[in-house]
Amino acid sequence: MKYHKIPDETVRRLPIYLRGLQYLLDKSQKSVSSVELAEFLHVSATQIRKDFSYFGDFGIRGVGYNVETLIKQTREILKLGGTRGAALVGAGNLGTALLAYPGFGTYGLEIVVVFDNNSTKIGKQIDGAKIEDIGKISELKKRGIKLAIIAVPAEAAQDVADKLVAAGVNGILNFAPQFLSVPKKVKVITIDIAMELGRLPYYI
Amino acid sequence: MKYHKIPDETVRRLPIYLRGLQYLLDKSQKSVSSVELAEFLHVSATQIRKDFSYFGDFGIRGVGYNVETLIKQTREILKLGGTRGAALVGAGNLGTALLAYPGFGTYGLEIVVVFDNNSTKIGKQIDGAKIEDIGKISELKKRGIKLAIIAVPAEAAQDVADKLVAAGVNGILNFAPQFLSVPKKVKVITIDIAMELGRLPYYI
DNA sequence: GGCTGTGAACCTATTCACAGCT
DNA sequence: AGCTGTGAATAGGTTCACAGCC
Repeated sequence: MKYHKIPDETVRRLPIYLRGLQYLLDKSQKSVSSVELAEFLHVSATQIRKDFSYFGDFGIRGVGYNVETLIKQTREILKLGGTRGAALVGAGNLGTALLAYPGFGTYGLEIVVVFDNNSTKIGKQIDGAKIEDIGKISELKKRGIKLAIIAVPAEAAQDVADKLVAAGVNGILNFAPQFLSVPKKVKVITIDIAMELGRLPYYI
Repeated sequence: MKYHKIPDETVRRLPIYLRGLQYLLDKSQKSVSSVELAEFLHVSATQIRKDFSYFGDFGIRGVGYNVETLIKQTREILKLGGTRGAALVGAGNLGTALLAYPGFGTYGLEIVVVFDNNSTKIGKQIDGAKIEDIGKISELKKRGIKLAIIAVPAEAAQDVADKLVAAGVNGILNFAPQFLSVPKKVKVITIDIAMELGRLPYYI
């Protein structure tokens, strides 16, 4: 293995690999070849080998990859060790659905606090989390919370993002249909449902 | 304008452009240059010009693009004319949140029927839509519904997809963390929240 | 023999640089 | 003069083909 700049696309695929590997582990499968994993996940075997080769020589020639080890290594690459607390901003329909979403746990994320600006919601419990006033976002710094999920309307999203950044948050999962301006050190991943939807008719 | 194969990435960006243009129209702005639109949407001006140039000569040299006309042309490219009925499968947390999501209307989609397999939910109304038994998916053919949104657990997703395809659906927006095998003529767009989440820690 | 790891070739998409139109 | 439209150059990513190791 030599030094290579790691393609963004590779990082995007790692969680897919991880899911497939986890499934194999749950089936008690010890070892897997790139071809087998490829068929399962509908990507190419070469792609899988190249992707992992950017990070090290994880496989054994003539044999394949050890499932358990590869999971560990992939999780390490993705920095998924341990559970991280995250803040959810916006306790509307989407926010509430996200609170119940089981996928967060799998990737080591736990929503530990919810913020909303609607005074009738503040103080209430939903799914075990207490809704706090959006003005208290600044307290995230004290609590050491570095990740946040934005599930507020587009108009409010930039303002919320600014507050989160000021409170020391450095990773944001944004569900608002809005580009967020943030400092370079902060990573934003936007999931824009309407936008994905908008290109569906084109293909059919 | 000459013939060019249209990059997938271009199609992916068109809804972004559309959103920006719609915003400008709402502000009663008549004309926009590629540079102005680019700053606004945080993409490059060259990119915007090249993207639109695949479809025709929409701009006026020395002037820019007419906002209203460009919206019309973009919507036409994306085949967003008129409203299409869509079926939602899964009336859980996510499904319920999607029912209330305002973005669908913008892109000409209207959820006209909801399916679930939970007998306690069947027959109930949520957000103006009646929940029907998942066994009735086959009736979509009669009703001419061609688009569907899958918001069920991963284990059930492939089965639901098969049923939808059998009922003549040719476009699926899939929220289940699962690759769906469908015939080539059917377009699937998957939005996998956990997967996006899984690569966030890597970048921070 | 079988499967990984990887340089080289290929393909796709973005950016540059400027010709062409208003 | 100003801004679009586009061939050419560049960058980014995937696939091929095979050497290297178990």
